[in-house]
Amino acid sequence: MQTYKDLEVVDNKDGTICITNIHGFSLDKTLKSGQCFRYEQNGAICTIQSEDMITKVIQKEADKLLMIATKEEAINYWIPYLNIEDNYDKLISLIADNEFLIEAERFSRGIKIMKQKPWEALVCFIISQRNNIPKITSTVAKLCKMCGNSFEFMGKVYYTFPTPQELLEGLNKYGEQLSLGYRLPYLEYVAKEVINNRLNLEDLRKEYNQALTELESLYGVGPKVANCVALFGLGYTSAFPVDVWIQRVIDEYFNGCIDISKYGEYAGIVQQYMFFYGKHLGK
DNA sequence: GACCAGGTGTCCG
DNA sequence: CGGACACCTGGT
Repeated sequence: MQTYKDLEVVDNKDGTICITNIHGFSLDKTLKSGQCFRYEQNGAICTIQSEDMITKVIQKEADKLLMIATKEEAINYWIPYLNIEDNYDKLISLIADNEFLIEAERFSRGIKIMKQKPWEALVCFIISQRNNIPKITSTVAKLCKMCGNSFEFMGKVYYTFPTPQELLEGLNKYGEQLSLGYRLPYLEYVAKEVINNRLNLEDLRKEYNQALTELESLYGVGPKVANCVALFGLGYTSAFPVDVWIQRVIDEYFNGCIDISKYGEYAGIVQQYMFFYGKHLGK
């Protein structure tokens, strides 16, 4: 995977950071592509949270972002988180023989696969099963409010994402009130696995197939969620989560089966484009 | 009230 | 190993 290396980050000395020389990144599309659940958009202003971090970002122009953060936070946290520098140009030649993917790429261009924290991705995608995006978003927000810690940012109260310990305590304390349904015991299980040191998500960064096997061995984690955690939380861009939308696209435009091996480390990006475009067509 | 939404565990052949 | 089925919850 290539990256753009000419990003410029300037401290405006007023609490904001200006990021220029951005290539092929759309903040709006990236956030709306269904890979993350802790953001809100108010006009052009996007408030984004991850762990105990928060920022507000505006895309001023195609190649320019304005961000509320320190320069250190922008460089070491938010730019990698949004994965602004990844370059998917090489993908174009890999999909050149497929009309649907050409269209999907045209429509989705600007989406980057974000680099979320694996713990947060695991919890969010366990919650995602058989839920739609608004429901996932509200459930995750509720989980943070009930189990995380409150803090103030620009005159408003926000909540951190719960650590495994905090999550477990919150689940025991609030139980059904979190409206997690049958996913509650799944979350309880993974929280305990991390707390007991039987599961170390950072150790799963070594090898994709091993990571997948480990993740799928968790109670409540099947192939879909495991692939989402691998793709969005562990940086395995060859992961290919198949959900109902992707399956619909495969059935309708690929005669029911797709060979993803030729996409290699771009398979995850192909998947994201198929999802984003497929949902657009489905509506 | 039925049906569905970014699945998974369990049971059965 | 593949297919059927139940499952919490909130919205239409």
